[in-house]
Amino acid sequence: MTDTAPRPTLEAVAALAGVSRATVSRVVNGGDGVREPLVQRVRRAVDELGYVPNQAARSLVTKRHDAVAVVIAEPETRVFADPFFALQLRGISKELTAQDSQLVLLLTEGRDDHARVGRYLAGGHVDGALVFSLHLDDPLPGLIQGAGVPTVFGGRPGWSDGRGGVTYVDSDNRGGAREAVRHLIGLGRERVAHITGALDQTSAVDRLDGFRDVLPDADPRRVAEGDFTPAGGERAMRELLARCPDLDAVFAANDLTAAGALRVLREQGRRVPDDVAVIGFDDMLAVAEQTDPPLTTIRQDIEEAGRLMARLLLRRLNGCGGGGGEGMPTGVVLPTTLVRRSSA
Amino acid sequence: MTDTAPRPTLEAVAALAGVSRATVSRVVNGGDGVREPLVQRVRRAVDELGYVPNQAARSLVTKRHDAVAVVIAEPETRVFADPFFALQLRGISKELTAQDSQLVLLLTEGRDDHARVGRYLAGGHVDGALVFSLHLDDPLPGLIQGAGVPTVFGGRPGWSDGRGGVTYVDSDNRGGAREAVRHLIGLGRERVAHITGALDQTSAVDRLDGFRDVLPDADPRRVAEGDFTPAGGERAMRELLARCPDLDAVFAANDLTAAGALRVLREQGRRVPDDVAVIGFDDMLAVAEQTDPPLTTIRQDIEEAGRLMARLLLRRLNGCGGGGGEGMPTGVVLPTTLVRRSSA
DNA sequence: CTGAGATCGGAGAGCGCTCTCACGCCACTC
DNA sequence: GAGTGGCGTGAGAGCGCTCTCCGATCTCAG
Repeated sequence: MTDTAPRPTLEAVAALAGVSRATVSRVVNGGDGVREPLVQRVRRAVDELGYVPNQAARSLVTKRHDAVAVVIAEPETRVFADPFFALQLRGISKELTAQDSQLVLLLTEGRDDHARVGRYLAGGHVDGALVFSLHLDDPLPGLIQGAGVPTVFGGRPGWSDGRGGVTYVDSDNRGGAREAVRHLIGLGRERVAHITGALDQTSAVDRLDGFRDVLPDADPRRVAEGDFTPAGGERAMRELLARCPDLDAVFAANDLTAAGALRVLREQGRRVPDDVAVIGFDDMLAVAEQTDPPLTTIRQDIEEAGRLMARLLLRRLNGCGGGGGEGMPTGVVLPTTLVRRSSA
Repeated sequence: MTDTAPRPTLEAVAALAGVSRATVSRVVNGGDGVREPLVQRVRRAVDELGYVPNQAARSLVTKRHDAVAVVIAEPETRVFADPFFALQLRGISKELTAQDSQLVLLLTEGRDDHARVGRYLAGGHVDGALVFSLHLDDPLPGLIQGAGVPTVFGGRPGWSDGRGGVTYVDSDNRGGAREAVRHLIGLGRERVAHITGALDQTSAVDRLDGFRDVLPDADPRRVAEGDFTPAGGERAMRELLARCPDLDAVFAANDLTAAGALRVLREQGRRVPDDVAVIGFDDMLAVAEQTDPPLTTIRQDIEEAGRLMARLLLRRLNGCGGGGGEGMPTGVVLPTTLVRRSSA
């Protein structure tokens, strides 16, 4: 098979069907305003030739690309430890597919890549962008906003508080955290500790805030800083145990952290949940179901969040031209649910 | 900000720099054959205007897209349980980025999507494809081969045995399995059992073959079929324990399976590794490090595999036109390594 | 100082498509 | 039976870029 088999063009289809290019174009793009018999003839010609429109030529004139960039900043952190992004990607993919858009994946790693991504987005290769940027001080969101590309963020960007105009989809980290802590209190626990996530991420900050919402007067020594990893969880748990040997419950910022904490508790002879109740966050199945005991945790519907992000973006692209504001929600917060297993 | 800010074109840059379009084009594409002072002037104009080439226009004439599709079939299965694809994507992304190619992600879910993907690939929107298709009976690989798009497969496609011409990158599943079993034997174990993966996937078949390479005469009752999930691992482990209560070692087809097996063993009062040694496969960190005891397992360098896939594809795209054959490896098998923790 | 050879820069023709216009043809009205 | 809409169709002009000529310029030997 020579790879020089030239793809059929509109012209070729038109010739075969005995009509003009314009008519073929009309049929290919929906067929409005073309009489039925002609539509049939064109369709047949398209099939016969195996014609597929050349997207490049089309974009050149329409200035639409039917493609959306998904930018994931600093994959090293969380992406690869949990199915978080995979699930979200799946949701995004489903929604984009349903609307005939392509998904261009941009993984960035460090500062150099930011410029590259900024340039790419500014270059108008895609119609819009879905951006995951976990860190508060990440310059990427700013860059992207500057590029003038319609964007929806996954997770609340760190600087979104004051200003409006930023569209994002986030889980109800704060509400979920409140629910977790209240659950522990409902179990009769009186000395609840918290292991935070990496506090340069809004999700960690929000979860800490949720903890404080419920326990505003908690001894500050009952809060230890973690980093969303099992190792961080272990370290923080040791600290907590040293500082407050009498604690009877731990709310960990995520399941990985909880797994680390669980190990330290066992090692130090504390029974879970009898002596110390433990609750996680995320409902990362591969972890939460495997720990001993299985982890009670807060679940977020990640796939739905992804789907929603895509839907929001596409609505903006198709619907209102660029007016923005009007009718575009600024932030959408998805509910979380408590999943009871055995650890609390 | 109105979204109608027209992007600068080559023409505009040329005008500002006081040269012709052709010269700007040359500078933008490497600058060969243009005198230094002019190059400088053009560069300055490009910067000043923030010019970015219009990829659509470029593709239209060059017939290159600088984009590669990554097709992941049936994500529900494994993708979301482990960081397997995430890591591979990262490797792919790194390599593509380095060569200025974009990554177009195609997630498929069920048969309908196959047609869509086939059409997309045949449509010549991308220069090549990297395809992950786990299942032996998946029609997708055939479809894609038929589309005439240069393709590299991730994992050995089920039907690649006889025919040549299929390029793929795979881990040494069979060799890794042999190493795992030999390790158990080296520990003095004499009744080694195996829990397979989902046998409609080549990786599972290869691992089983590796087991049999070392233990060709093993009692067939010491092999139980799993499905790469913890639940499958539990079920298979119970079966094995019922059939062969005297087994002293288990080689599980992956870490998730091993985790399930571990749970059943503990539940039935077998000590690991004293009574029964357990070894997994994949070195899925979130699992292998968290189990009790931590899992001894076989590691594969997934990220490197991804990078290699991309490199192979790009080499084919850039290098030899379409001759294929010549110098193109058909299958590349990456080595695995044994990671010793406590379970064996 | 001239001419040959080498090199650099510019004009222009498309790539395959969409979309605006203008025209032709029909049904229908008076 | 001629006039008048209105719908369907085709012609043609680009979208922004690359790349092939070909003419202009520069260099250097004779």
